[in-house]
Amino acid sequence: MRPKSLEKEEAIRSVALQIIAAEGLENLSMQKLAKAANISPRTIYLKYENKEDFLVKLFIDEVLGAYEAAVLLNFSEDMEFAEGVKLIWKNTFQYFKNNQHAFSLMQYGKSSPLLNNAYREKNIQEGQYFSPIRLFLKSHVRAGLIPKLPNQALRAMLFAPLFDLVNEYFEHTDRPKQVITAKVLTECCEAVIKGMIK
Amino acid sequence: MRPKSLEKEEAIRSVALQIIAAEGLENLSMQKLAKAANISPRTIYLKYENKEDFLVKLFIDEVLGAYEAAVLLNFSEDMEFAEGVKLIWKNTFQYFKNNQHAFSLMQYGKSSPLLNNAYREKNIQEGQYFSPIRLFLKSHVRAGLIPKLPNQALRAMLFAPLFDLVNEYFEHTDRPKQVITAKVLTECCEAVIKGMIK
DNA sequence: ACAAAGTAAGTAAATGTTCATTTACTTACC
DNA sequence: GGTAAGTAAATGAACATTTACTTACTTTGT
Repeated sequence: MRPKSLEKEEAIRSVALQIIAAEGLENLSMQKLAKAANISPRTIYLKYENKEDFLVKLFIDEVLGAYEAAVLLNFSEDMEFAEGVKLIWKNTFQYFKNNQHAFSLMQYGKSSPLLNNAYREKNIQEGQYFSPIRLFLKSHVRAGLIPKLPNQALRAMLFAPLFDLVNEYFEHTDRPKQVITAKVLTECCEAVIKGMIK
Repeated sequence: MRPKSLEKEEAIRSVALQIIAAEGLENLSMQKLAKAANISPRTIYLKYENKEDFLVKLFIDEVLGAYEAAVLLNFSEDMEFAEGVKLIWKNTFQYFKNNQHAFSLMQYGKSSPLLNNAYREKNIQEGQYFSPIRLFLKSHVRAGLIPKLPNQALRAMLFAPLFDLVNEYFEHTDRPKQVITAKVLTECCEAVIKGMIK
């Protein structure tokens, strides 16, 4: 029996992320993807049911899953508050810096209804998606260190600015001067922490 | 000479925003739009050069422009810091609460290369896009009230969480209980302000 | 009467997806 | 150790449909 080529699977996914980053999700077609990945269109359908199935799996596995793994590196839910937040900032920035294409599709997760639903379903089904962070926040709320707010509100406060900063970082990669420096990131992270602590 | 019908123009734009919000930008086609707006496809092309031209104008006029006008209502660049930030939060939330469809396309502005470029170009060309807010921030940096950070970083810190909260608000409109209440918004806004002030 | 606004029906090209077939590898026998 | 059968992987050409956009005509308001 002829074995499955992992390269092809890999190529499909990475080329798809490239196209999405360069031309947008709305300009990714299955035929264009196949041509760019040097495979037959049919091959994609051996691995995925249809375009929707492909996009959702790409988003969940390659973007959400990989990001979750990266962001939780060395993280523990019983870390000190400032320490934990700083680590998440550091991990997030480092990960996306090295995976710009994943970041592009991540952004689409907030726009596209398809991906948005996929995210919500994963969140509901698995229940424990990003659960270490949720528990981390919960325990610091209980301890009275940070205000009692809905989990999503806490996450918005702590991490939404970071995503905008990463976005801004990428907008400056092809310009003379990078404005999102390590110092800026540190200062921003500290401001966010200061704002949260009661 | 027969005058252009403003209703049709209006219908095209509002129906487009609806489709984008419901099915995503990647699922908006000119034919679908024409059918949904009860006009001939050709009519769209009487008003816009092509699809790209249409999308960019929709984004710039209907989303960015309208949002700018709404957010700057009663705003003045020489407001007190906390007062100014709170007003922007209030205006932003109010506007999007009443214009959910515009919010959807706004989110695409951060993903889609097409819209992203359009935004950047408008920002560069007009130079003074959202300029009252820029001047407002600049003056408070000068006064030493908030740290000297790049404009985009300041904006990320102050407003990125707000957009996530609006998004979260919409995710709860069809659920039993709204978690993003006025109280939550106020608390978040105050935390953001506290974090920024040196 | 005129000229622009608007339309229905069309175009070629591109879309998502499938068919019938070929390729490349494993395995079992001589 | 060579080889041929067996099998899943992979393919290129095709499918019906949809795409962005036009053509040729009708309607409308002055």
